[in-house]
Amino acid sequence: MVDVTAAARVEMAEIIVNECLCGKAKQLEKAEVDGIRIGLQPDVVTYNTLIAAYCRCVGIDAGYSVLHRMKEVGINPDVITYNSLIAGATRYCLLFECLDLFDEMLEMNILPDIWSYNTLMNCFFKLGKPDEAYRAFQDILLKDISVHSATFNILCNGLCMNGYTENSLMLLRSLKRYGFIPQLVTYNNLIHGLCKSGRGKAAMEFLNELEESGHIPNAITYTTVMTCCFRYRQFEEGLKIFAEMKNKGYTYDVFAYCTVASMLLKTGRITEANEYLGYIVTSGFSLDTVSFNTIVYLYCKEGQLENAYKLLYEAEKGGLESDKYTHAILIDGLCKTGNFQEARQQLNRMSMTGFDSNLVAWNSFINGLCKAGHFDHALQTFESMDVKDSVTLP
DNA sequence: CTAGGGTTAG
Repeated sequence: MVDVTAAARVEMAEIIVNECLCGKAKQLEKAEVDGIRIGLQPDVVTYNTLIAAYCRCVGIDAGYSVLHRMKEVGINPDVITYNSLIAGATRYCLLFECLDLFDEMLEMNILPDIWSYNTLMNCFFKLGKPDEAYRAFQDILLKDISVHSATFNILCNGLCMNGYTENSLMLLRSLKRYGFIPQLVTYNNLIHGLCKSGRGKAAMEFLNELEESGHIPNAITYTTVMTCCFRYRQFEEGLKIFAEMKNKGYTYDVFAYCTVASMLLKTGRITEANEYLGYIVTSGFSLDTVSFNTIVYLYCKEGQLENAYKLLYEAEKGGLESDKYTHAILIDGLCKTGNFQEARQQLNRMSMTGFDSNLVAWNSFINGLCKAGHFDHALQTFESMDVKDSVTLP
């Protein structure tokens, strides 16, 4: 494990970003440049691949800029181009972007296919709009587009995510009667959904069914089950699962590491968390916003706010976008170290970049003020807030 | 090319 002293960290930010920021997108960028140099003309497939990779690794804006680039060189986007962008927008929960892209697609006479609808449906579900998701499903049937097994998986998963666990299980049972064979992803979704809705036992029963029906659990299954353990405070059990996935030779990735590291940070096991995060930094994994957030979380827990900012500055230079978690983690960290003015500034920056309804961040701020005895300021902030929840209340 | 896992307050 690397010895991550405070001094070393300042230098490390740049290294982390240069070595680990989105290796895939960087490779693609290099591939594109190399391809052009040796005289290969990038075609629509090249650009579609780039859009998908940029959306996944960097952000939706990076995807759009590729769209503009391809239009500039006279290559017409196709249904896959738009599907990739819609998927990108869905990844970042940007419903209006999704709908705009859908409209743009229709205006350009590009016919949406099953994946366009699947993704749109998924976006509605992700944003807690099951009724509209269902309407998108009806659209599929109405337009006589042939459904894909993913359509059912998205339906089952969406119902679970929106609190309709029973309906999801019912749907699955009836789909089975019609000959639908649950896939690994179906089981993974169910385990995740059941666990999230507090039904850990039922989740584990589906883990058994998954194995009995001949499927082999993958990294996603393991990460899901591990998260389930941590949720029910079965820390050692979860760590055992992590060890198992490593020992069995399954691909274990940054997802698993971030899960473990966060649990360790939350339970005050900072040194161990440091080891896990040190490992993902030195092992050449390509890191995304969530991984960076987890490292920032570590810095905050250690009170090293300067290093947190340094890292984020470098990450942003590398094209990575902060999200609501980044802001919440920073604001909480600033409050815990008594930097209320900085926290206030961070809240402003957060609102300016479009994360104005980030309750967790505001709650952290108020909580921090209360803990430090600044009750007037806390009350004043509380009254200025438009949206509140049960955590906001003192 | 396009669905599933990971990160924040109390």
